[in-house]
Amino acid sequence: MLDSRYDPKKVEEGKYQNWLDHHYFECGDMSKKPYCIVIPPPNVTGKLHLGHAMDNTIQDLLARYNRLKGFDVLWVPGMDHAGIATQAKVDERLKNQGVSRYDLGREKFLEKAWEWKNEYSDFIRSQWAKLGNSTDYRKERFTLDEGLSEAVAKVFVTYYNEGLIYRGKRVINWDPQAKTALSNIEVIHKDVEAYMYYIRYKMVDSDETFTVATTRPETMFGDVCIVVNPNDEKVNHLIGKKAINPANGDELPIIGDEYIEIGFGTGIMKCTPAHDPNDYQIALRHNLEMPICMNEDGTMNELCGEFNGLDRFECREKLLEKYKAEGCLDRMEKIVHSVGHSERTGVMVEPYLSNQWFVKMKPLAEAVLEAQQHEESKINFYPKRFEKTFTQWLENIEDWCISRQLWWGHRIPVWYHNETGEIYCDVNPPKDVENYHQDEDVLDTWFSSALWPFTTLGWPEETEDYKRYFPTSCMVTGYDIIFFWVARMAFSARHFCNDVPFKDCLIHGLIRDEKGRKMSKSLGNGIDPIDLIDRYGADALRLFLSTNSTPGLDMNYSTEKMEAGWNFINKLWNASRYVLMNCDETYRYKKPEISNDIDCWIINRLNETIKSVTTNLDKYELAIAGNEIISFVWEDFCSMYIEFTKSALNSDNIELKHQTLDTLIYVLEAILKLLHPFIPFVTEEIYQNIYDKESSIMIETWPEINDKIDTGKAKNIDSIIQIIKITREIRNENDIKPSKELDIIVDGLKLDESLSNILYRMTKLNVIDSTDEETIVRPTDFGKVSFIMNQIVDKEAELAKIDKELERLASEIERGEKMLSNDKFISKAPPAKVEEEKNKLTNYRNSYNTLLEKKKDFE
RNA sequence: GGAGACUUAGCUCAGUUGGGAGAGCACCUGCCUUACAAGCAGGGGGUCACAGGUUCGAGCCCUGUAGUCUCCACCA
Repeated sequence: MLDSRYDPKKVEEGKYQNWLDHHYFECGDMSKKPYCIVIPPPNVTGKLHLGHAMDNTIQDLLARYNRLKGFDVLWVPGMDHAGIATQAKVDERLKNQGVSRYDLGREKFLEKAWEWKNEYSDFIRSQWAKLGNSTDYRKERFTLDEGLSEAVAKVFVTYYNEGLIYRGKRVINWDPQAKTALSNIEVIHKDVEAYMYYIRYKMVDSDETFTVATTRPETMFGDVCIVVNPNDEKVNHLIGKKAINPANGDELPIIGDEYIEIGFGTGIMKCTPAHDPNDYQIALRHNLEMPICMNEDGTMNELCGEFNGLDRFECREKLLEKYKAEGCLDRMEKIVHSVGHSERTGVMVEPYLSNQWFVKMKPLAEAVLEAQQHEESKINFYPKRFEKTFTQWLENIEDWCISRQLWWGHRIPVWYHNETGEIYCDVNPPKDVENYHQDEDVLDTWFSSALWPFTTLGWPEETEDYKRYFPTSCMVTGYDIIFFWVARMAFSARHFCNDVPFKDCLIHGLIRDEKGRKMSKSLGNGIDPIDLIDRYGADALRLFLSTNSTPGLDMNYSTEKMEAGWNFINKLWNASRYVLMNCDETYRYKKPEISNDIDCWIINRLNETIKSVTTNLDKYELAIAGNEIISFVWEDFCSMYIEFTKSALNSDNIELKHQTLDTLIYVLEAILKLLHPFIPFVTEEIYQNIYDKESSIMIETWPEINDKIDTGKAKNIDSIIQIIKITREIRNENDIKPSKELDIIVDGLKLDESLSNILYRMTKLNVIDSTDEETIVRPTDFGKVSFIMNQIVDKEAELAKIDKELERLASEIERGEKMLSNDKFISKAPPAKVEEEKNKLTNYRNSYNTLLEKKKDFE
């Protein structure tokens, strides 16, 4: 017997281990069709947050749904080494212990990083278990695993040999804290308040001066020239002359380049090739020097004279003081401008000239764009609009900087000859490795993540898993990493597997706090999913996460909705309790023979629900599907059907009782299966209470439609429900106690004994054939019901009610008549719609006449 | 500058091929009815941001306006 109150802790305890023990999450039934999802690997930087919980809930829901539908489901778990992010965490931990990574050296540092990884991966696995993730742990992968690392090297070497990877000097985004390059999308632009400094330059051989604006005066030690537009009449006379750099007294040639926009600012720009990507392009065109004036950690270098060794921002202040003193700071202006910050360390990114490895993106992107044009070779995005986000980025793509000056990651498989400097690029080191040294850098984390859907399945080996499960069925991820990840998986799979990495891509939004703000550490508004599980249970959390959002839109966390989720599960729990407490020892479940009206009705409603839930789940409309089941359970099954069954279960008719129990269990079981993908723990618990502890809903099959029912009988119950609702309304309006019996006459509906019993049971109604008493009347779809008036007090109120209703019906009739007398409506609207309107009009007219007649009676 | 999303009940949000606006919470009334009082029954409450247009018919399609937000690209 179940307790009267649903207790998630009790329900969930031991379930996950039991599923693992029975190998229910494991794939490999070759008699079934494959279905595969690969998890977006969480970073091993910390614990999972609510966003992961949502992402994982959706995937688990799809996995469990497809398992019930008879697919051989493989959901691959795994984690990401998360280069910069993890290295930063380990650095921080070391710093707290008073050690720097340079003290340790590369080898020792990596040991520490692996320790960190093992610690957090254990934690993450425990979170997966709490959420109920049905992943196949035999297949778990980590991006730095041996196999995956080999695949990464192979990919690098292949690109290199194909000329798709090159090494070059470029102005890249430099993170001075992590001391590494970043790719464009790892830079977050934020509006910050700053000053625009207008600095006065003197000419070398005249007294003429001009001003140049800059936000970063400290980079002036790297200036090589002054640039103006040769077509700018105002300033082009300067071309060929020289000016003095106020920072260091160097003579700067003034050159012409059409990059300078005429009329913008002073029309004169300083050129710092090593510290600005646009300046770098100008320097390339004019074959200029590219001096670097900063160190890797953001301090100034020996080019900066007295400022050597100062931090870049300190240098800026000091330099400005100097300018003020010398009178060459013309003015400064407060501005708000957008400045790049490192996604991981948060520090201001410095555009910085350095030697890096790049992937040539154009050909790779074009292959994806081409494939995306054909139905059979495209990725289907849900919702569709994200396909545009994806393709537009690929259309405007720039080369991808893949080298990172870190230790934690896949080391670049390139060796340089100690003497000749000759490059050796291969999966394995050169034979005479003692004559070479390996590139110090590692690859961008996303370089390995880009291969995730196929390397996890064993690629580049032609493994059984790869052959069977690739391309995968569906990728579930947030819109925030379409560029980082989805696009990169797409071109990697296209290039190396000549296929899509996944057929469908389901994009969800982000989860925000109750006020709609992004959850972040600085705001301290993050919510730990484990806290929620402890308070409400994993099922309530999953239900909340899966039924409260529209695909692709953000969702706010809501305590109210968490509670509503718990309430629903408690409702389901108690409905099950009702069913189970009525099963005594004499009862043996068998598939029900549906013959009576109420059973036909509930099965009919169940059929409709199964149909709708299935189509919506197939379209990834999880919220619609979930709410459909919830409303079926609450409204139809609990509020109506269970109440209907009470008279049968309380009767002495054993056969009727057993028949009703059969139907109750049949419907409950279907409900449990429909809900299992959403709330796996509690559905398993109830299922095992119906059958036995050794059974499992996980190896059940998705409910099917029962077409052996009499829909005419189901319709009778719709009529009964109408009478019940009308009666309740009348009772409430006239303040008649539910326990007080009422006599009614029902026209237009044949009521046999069992239907009359239901009416009595539900509303204490005695059905009589006729009366001489005065009555009040309510029209219905099938005819009318008349209540014996002397039991009901307020005649005046009733008359007012009738008048109000007549008025409403009159306007409905007017609307219907207007519509149906419109020739265009008749000719253009679908015939079914016209028919529907005709029926409605007839009904309204009947109701109107019924009430009008009644009103005359009263008067 | 480019792209996209959002604006519906007091609050948070659903509303998928255009055919009479829904849920949860809150509010009001009445109920301990033998599964559930974290429950049951009933009720009030919306010119679907605004203005046009297409259509027999628009919350839904088109155009524009206003406000909110996100992403991308950024000129010293």
